[in-house]
Amino acid sequence: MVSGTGRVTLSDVAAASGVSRATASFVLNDDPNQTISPATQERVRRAARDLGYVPHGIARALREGTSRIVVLNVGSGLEGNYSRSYIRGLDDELAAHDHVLLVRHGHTTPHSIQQVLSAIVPRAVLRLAEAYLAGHELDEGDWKDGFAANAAMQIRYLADRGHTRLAFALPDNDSPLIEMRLFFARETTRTLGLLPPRPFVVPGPRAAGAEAVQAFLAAHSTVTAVAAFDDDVAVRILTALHDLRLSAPGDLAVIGFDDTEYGSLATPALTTVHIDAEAHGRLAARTALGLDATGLAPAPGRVIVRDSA
Amino acid sequence: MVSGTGRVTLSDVAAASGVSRATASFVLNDDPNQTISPATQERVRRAARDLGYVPHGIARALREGTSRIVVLNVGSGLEGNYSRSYIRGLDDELAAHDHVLLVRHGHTTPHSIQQVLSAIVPRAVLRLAEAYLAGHELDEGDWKDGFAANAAMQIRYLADRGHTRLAFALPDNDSPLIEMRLFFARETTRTLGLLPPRPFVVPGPRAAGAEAVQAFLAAHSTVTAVAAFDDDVAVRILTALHDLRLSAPGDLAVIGFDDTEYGSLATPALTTVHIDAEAHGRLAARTALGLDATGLAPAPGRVIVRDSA
DNA sequence: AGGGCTTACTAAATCGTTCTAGTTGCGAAT
DNA sequence: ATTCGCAACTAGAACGATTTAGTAAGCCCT
Repeated sequence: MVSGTGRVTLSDVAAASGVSRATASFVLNDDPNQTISPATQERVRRAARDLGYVPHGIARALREGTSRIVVLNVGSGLEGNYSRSYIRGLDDELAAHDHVLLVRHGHTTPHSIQQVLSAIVPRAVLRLAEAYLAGHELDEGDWKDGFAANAAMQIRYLADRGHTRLAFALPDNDSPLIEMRLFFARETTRTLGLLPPRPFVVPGPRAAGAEAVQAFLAAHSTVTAVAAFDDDVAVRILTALHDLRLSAPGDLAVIGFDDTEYGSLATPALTTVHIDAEAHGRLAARTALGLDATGLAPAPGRVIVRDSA
Repeated sequence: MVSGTGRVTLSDVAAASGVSRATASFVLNDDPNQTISPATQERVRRAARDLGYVPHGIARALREGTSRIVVLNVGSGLEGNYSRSYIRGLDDELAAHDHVLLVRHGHTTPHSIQQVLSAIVPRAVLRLAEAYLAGHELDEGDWKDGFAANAAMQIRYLADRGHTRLAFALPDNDSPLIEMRLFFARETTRTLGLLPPRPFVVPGPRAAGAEAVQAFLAAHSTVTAVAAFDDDVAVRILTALHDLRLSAPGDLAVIGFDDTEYGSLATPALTTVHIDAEAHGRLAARTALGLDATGLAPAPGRVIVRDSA
């Protein structure tokens, strides 16, 4: 039954069920333009199952001009609950449409990205958290609004607690999201009638972080609360405050973004915004495949109230 | 010059340089079994460059029976310096041999892994940190020894500080590495003439973690130091100690494994073992491609001494 | 002068699918 | 009794590379 190599091909299935390759293909792909008698369909499907036929993705891709693979380029930030749930949603939704997600990690020399593309001719290439930056198709989509709402939630929480002079803490890398977070933060303070938050950078190394926080507080003594770019940055601030013998929220209220385990383990435990990005991932999958993307409501984020703000 | 679709194919190159497809292929692949005149070689290469020819990986893969892609399956643990440097090394080395690394994230239903394989027919499929578990080819290789040495380093550090009753803290998931870490830990205590370390699990949620640590300390009051499976677990312990109003290293010395940023930000700052896994990644790449892997000495790990042990 | 060797190439098969353009046979309408 | 339409199939051409099995010409050797 099986040709030499061990792989069961469509020809094997066709031969085993006494039909041509074409017919076998039509049956197995449910081609709506063909009429195949139920009896034949049954025979083909049986043979496929019995022989353990699994279609050769490469051959299919060559014929179709594109593979059923979607590549997700992640720059650096893969930690955090957001990316994880985003990837889970993306992966699931793609799987539901017979596609597969592969993740490409950042060391993205232009040459090597070229390599990847030519190597697998993916159906789509996504970049984590960039769809809403460039994606004008999503202008009125739920995603951006959803993300904006989550970003606003962070600022609003601080405002609700009576803080009026805010800071916005940034990481020392250049995530493509920084611009957007800042924009939404300013937007939110504006609607609330507050001054725009003062941005400042918190570097990674512990001593440098403490120094930056100290310098910032010295220069802006009226600031009483800080919204962080993410939990990572927030934890740095918490550590800095500890090292400066200051306390949160007393001396400075701190709220993170994108719930991570480390935030929950920090002292004081970090108040943060939890975003379930699974729907975002699903949405991205649908639009990448050119499918209808309606009816996918991103779950609303929520503030996880702990001790730091 | 370019055929309708926009893609430049080998036929285009061949036509442009007045040779057959076969010749063009021989030239561009430096086929050692063929003799092509320098003049022709030059013409072909020129044409390829001018037209911007880039080989169609899918077509090539179909013909060759396997694509130039290596898939790395990562279960869950992608945080941490180890995985990052491992991936960097793997990626670089593969790139040096015209291959490409793609990472597959865990939601690995048996069906979806099947999908991936058939979709791209990768040259190899690796599993993060599993090569040394199954990999008998590496029995005497540098990798396992290197990893063993690093694991031993962690225990030895505690012993050098005079601790004789040790614990070994595990995460509440089932990483394939757990067995190995435990094995090496026991191995090391044996050579040092100490009792084997007592394993215990530290769950993720803060309250549960504190409870687990408290219960463990109550049950084993002679234990003075704990080696953690990784920095993650170590940070949980540090938090637990804080919540129990105990201190490290006074009440319990804590040492982590695989230097992460959060360890450095914990209070007290976490003492840990830093492993540069780049060479491990390179080695994995070489063996996956069936290449000579000699001369790749894994960099020795080192203990990052901070405040927790 | 014929066989053998080397150089410099080419025609065509091949990988496993998908899909277009037919081909058959049969019942119904003209 | 043609013609038409429809159901149920099939032959074979793509897709874009690699590679096997040649071919043709030139040179050397006996």
